Order: sequence, then structure tokens, then C-alpha cells
Amino acid sequence: MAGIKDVAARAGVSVATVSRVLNDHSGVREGTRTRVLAAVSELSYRPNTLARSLRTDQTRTLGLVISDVLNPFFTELARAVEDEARARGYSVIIGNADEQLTLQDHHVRTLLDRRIDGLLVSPADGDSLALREAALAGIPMVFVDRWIAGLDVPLVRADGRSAVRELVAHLYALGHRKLAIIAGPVASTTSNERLAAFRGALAEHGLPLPGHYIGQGDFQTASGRRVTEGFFTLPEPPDAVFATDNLMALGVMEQVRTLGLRVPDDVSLAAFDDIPWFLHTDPPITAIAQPTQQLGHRAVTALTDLVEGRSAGSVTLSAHLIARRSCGEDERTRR
Amino acid sequence: MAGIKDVAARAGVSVATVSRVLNDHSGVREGTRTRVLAAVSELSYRPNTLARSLRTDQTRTLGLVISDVLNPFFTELARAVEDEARARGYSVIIGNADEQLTLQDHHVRTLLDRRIDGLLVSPADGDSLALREAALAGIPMVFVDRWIAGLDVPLVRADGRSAVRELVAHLYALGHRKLAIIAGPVASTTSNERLAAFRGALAEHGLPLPGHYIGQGDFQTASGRRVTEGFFTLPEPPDAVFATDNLMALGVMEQVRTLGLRVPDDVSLAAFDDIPWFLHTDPPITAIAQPTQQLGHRAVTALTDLVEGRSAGSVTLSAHLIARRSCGEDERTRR
DNA sequence: GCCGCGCATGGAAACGATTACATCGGTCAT
DNA sequence: ATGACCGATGTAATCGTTTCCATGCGCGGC
Repeated sequence: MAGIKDVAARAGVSVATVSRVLNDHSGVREGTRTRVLAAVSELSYRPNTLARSLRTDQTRTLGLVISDVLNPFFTELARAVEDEARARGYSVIIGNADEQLTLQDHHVRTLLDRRIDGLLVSPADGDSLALREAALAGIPMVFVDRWIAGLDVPLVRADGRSAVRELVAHLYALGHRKLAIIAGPVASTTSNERLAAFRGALAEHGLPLPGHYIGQGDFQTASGRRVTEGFFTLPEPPDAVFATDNLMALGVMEQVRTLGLRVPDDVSLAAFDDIPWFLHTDPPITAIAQPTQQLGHRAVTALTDLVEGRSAGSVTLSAHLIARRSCGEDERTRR
Repeated sequence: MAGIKDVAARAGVSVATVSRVLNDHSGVREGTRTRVLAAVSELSYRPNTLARSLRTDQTRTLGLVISDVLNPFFTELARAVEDEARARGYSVIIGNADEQLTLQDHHVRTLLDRRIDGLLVSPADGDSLALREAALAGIPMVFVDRWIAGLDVPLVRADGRSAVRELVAHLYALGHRKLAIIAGPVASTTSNERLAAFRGALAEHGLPLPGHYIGQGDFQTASGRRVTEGFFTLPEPPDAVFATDNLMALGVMEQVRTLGLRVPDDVSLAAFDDIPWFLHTDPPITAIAQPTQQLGHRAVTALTDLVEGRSAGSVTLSAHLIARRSCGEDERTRR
């Protein structure tokens, strides 16, 4: 593979000059420039980014560590991140943590070893040594969607609390009184916020939230199934279930079907995170939608600000309820 | 950030020795080794992979270029690829081509600039200069799912032809005679195979496949909607539609709903690629399932074989039909 | 006619690792 | 006692860039 030396030789100039035209520095005579460019294309030369990065100490690459690529919410987020990054001249390397702390830290380290310019992360539940160290070491870093308390890192997210209140009001209006929730991992910031908002909203309506109506999930499909199974062994199963992410909602659907029951006749269902398929499920699923693309864009904006030496603050967008038929019918949602 | 020199200084040895213990080369005295290791952990030193790769001319990184991350099939594939690669000590960098040739070539070039050890690609429709050059240049490369004709590159894929024949037989048995298909991009290898198999199977049943029953899609949701709209302006709309990927099937669902029609009462629907949500749509969708994870694993196996100097051949797995209710009911599928 | 200046270019030192080769004791066979 | 050899370590070249500094040249002002 041709190197800058070959180009220099072919163009009859020094490597310094080649480098100058490649990085369009001023002060190269027009004739020289074209000669170099010709040599470049004749040899179909492409600069070695490894060498370049080694020398310049910047990779123009961002790392993105997400908890689960298979979750459509994160897929869409990753996509938005990539788009915005590319528009700003950065590449993105994605690490999928699969909701596991060790895998997450593995990716953080790998990414850092590659000397990425900045790190975008939606941390998995729990305390991450790698992340803590990176933050302390001053690696430009931004949290998106989820975060770790006590770290001075900007956060870009959607506040779901008012949407959760809307949801509870909606369920209440439809006559539901036994409301249950399937939470994510215990220390997950988003799950906790959703749980707290749910509990608060229930209280506003004078409803209790007994412990057995709080299912312990892990944001994965299987846990939705498992928790649902548990709910239906209760003497008084809930009449509505709120899954705090879309995969667990899928698990609920699967288990409800397994049990030979139906949504919403036997139990209502609502999910956090809206996805295209929710419109076509049987029945269509009521969900809280986040402005996913915007989250991705804003996160990249914040991170590149940091990387390029500007300052960046946290951003909070908002989520909203999309009522469909999975919580029962009323005149507004029937069609 | 601490470098190998700092470690050497701290351990009171030369950088060569440090390098030796880091890459566990033999011939380092036990005492020295522990001293070095101590220095490494005290400084929490991490080797700079850029420098290492520059010198060794290998990155232990694989590039994966796929046509659309948002397509659950590819998401799952990417996930499988990453898992297998990690197990073999490689990282993966994903490039999302969004079904656009220019974006695909952009990613191929970027990946090559990073000096990845090998390239896994599911090429978008059309002729790709970058890919052709890479193949000619002898970059270790493997195609997965889709391929480009005329390039001597191993291919890992699932043959869907017999499953398509199964599907047509299934539709025929249910009484459908006006069968339509929504194809992918014109030059797409997978789409062409599916179309040809569909046409062939129809012929076996003595059914025609008129041009207006061949919808021209692009593997994206919107095109499924558009084509469906067209089908229903026909004097004789089809009574069954086969979408050659899952996103276009989603488009069909959306458009059918918009038109105030129902699946399968007004039109039957089947899709290539099975996804978890198909079980819970209204109605559950009949689909052809590929062994996605295996595809990913085998593709990585083939690629690493190439990278590590072994030879690799093409792999063909098979797909199978999963009959659900979206094509109408019969005693086999009713439950 | 000379000096100084600026412009275009080249030479060479980094960046942080790996590794071929040199070096230096010490051991062992003769 | 001597030389060959071996095991542990160090020195320095190298990978492909960027960039600081030096150089050479033409030109305008005095």
C-alpha cells in the first residue's frame, strides 16, 4: 500500500509538501499542489489514519457505548448519533454492553485504548470503574438517556415524568385501579425515575403501589415474561401493567399469550419507548415516546463541543404519551 | 497519559523489556516481570493501540458494513458478528450504509483507512468501486447475506429458495391465486433470488406473475407503503402480498390500515425475515426465517480464517417458513 | 549592489509502540 | 584457563504521518 513517501517521490517533492497539500495548508504553489494531487490519485494513495492520529493525538472518532443494540430505542439512537457525527466529520465506534457491567467496561477500555476523542455513553446499571476513571481522567464524555450519579458529566435525556403522570391519568380514566409496573435494573436511573413518577402519580389518585405490583426486570424481553408470569399467580393480578421499556413490553405480550389471556380484555399494557411495530400489534400498544433522534443529535453536539474545547451543558427534552388500544377503549382512542 | 517509557522508567528497565512482558514473550526473568507489571498497574498504563498497530501492521479489528442498522435482521446480524468476533479477540467497527451506495463506499474507505484487518460486508444494490478495489487489493473480505457478482469473495448466506416455494404452496393451499411480490432494489442479489424463486414456484402451480404484481421496493418501510397503495389502485388487486423483507412488510401493514382494509381478510401478507414482533402483530405474520445468528458467526469464522492466512469457502445455510395467520386460516395454523 | 524579507520547500524530530541486533555476565565443556 | 554459548536485557531502527525549523531564492528598498 502506497505511503506518503511514494507520493512525494512520484511528485518530485518532499513528504512535508505532500502533507501540506493533503491538509490544505497555505503556502504551496499551485503547480506543486496539482502535481502532488496527481501523484495521489495515480497511486490511489490514502493516508494512514493510524499514523496520522498517533502524530496529531486526535482520531476524529467518537465512542458510543450503549446497553443493548437489539433494543430498537438504542438502535435508533445509535443511528441518530452516527448521522450527526458524520455530519460533523467524526466517525463513531459502537460498543454494545448487553446490559452487562463487565462488557460495558470492556468496551470503554477498548475505545479508550483506541484513543477516541470523546465518549458517549448510556451506562448500564451499577458502578463502573472504567467510566469513573475516564471521567476523572478528563476524557470528554457525555451521558445519554441513562447516567451515573455523582459524576460531573453532561447528560442528554428526555424527562419522562410528566408523560408517566399522563399515562396514569389515562389508565385511571379508563377505570383501572390495580396498576403494576415492571421496573428495570435496580440502580438504573431511568427505571428509578419512571418508577418514582409512577408511584407519585398513583398517590395523586389515591392509589397504592404494593410491593408485589412492582416487578423487577432488566430491560430484556425474558424478564417481562417472567414478571408477568409472577403477576398472574397473585391472588389479585393487576389490571394494568406498565413496562418501563419496549422489550419488556414484548415479554408481557408473549406471556399474556402463553397464559391464554388477552390485552386489554384481561390486562392493560403500556410501555416506555414507542416503536413502529406498536401500531400494528394486537392490540396497538399505548406508549410513551421519546424524541430519540433529537437525543442522538443533541448528545453529539454536546460531545463535540467538549472535544473541541467548548463547554457543554446538560439537555433535557420531554417525552409524551401516545394512547392506543392496549389499555382499553374510550371514545378518544376508539376508531 | 502514561506511555511505555514511563513504565520502563518506573520499573527500572528498558522499554523493550516492558514490551516483552506486555506481549508475554519468553525470556524475561520472573522478578523483572513482576516489577514491570507493578509499574503498569501503578501508572494504570494502557498500551496505545494506534502505535502498536502502526508498528505491527495489524489492528485486530474487523469492519462490518451493512445496508441498514434499523432493519432488525441486520441489527441481529451485527450483534452476532460482534459476539463471535469478540470471542476471537477482534473488535468490530460497524458502518451503516443506509442502502446508499455512496454512503457504503464512504464507510468502506474509512474502514480501510483505519487499516482494519478484514471486511465483512452485506453490499447495497449496485456496483461499488470501493469494494471492487478492496477485493482486488487483496483485503481479506467476506460477503454476508448479499453479494456482488463477479468478485472472488467468499459468501455466507441463507438460501431462501426452497422456503419461498414452501410459502407459495402454502398460499396456494389457502386458495390464493393472485399473488404479488414486493421486490427490493433491482440489482439486489437477495431480492432477485427471492423474486426468481417466487416466479418459479408460481409457474409450478400454473399461476402467472404479471408485471403489475411485481412491486419495486427498496427494502425500506416507505416503499412497502407506496407499492401497496399502487396494488390497490389496480382493477384486480392481489389477494396475497409477499414482502421480500420485514420493513416493507411493516409498510404494507401501515398502508393496509390506512386504506381501511384488513389482513388477511382483504389481503394476505407474508414477509422474508422473521422478527419477534411478527408473533404479536394483528394478525401474526407468516414469515421466512433465516438462521441469523449462525450467519453472523459463520461469517466471522470465514473472515478470521482469511485474516489469519487460512483459506475460507462460502457457506450456504437454509431458511424456513413459519406459517402464522396473516395468510388466512387453515386447520394447521388455527389455534 | 547589498540587505533583509517573505515565500516555497526540504530535512529531520517527534508520536508510542515492536523487534532485530548488540551486549554483557555467567556456566560449562574442553 | 579459555572459548563457546546462553539467557536476560538494552539500543536503536522502524512503522507513516505532522510540523518545527532551516534553507534557498527572488525581489524591493536603500
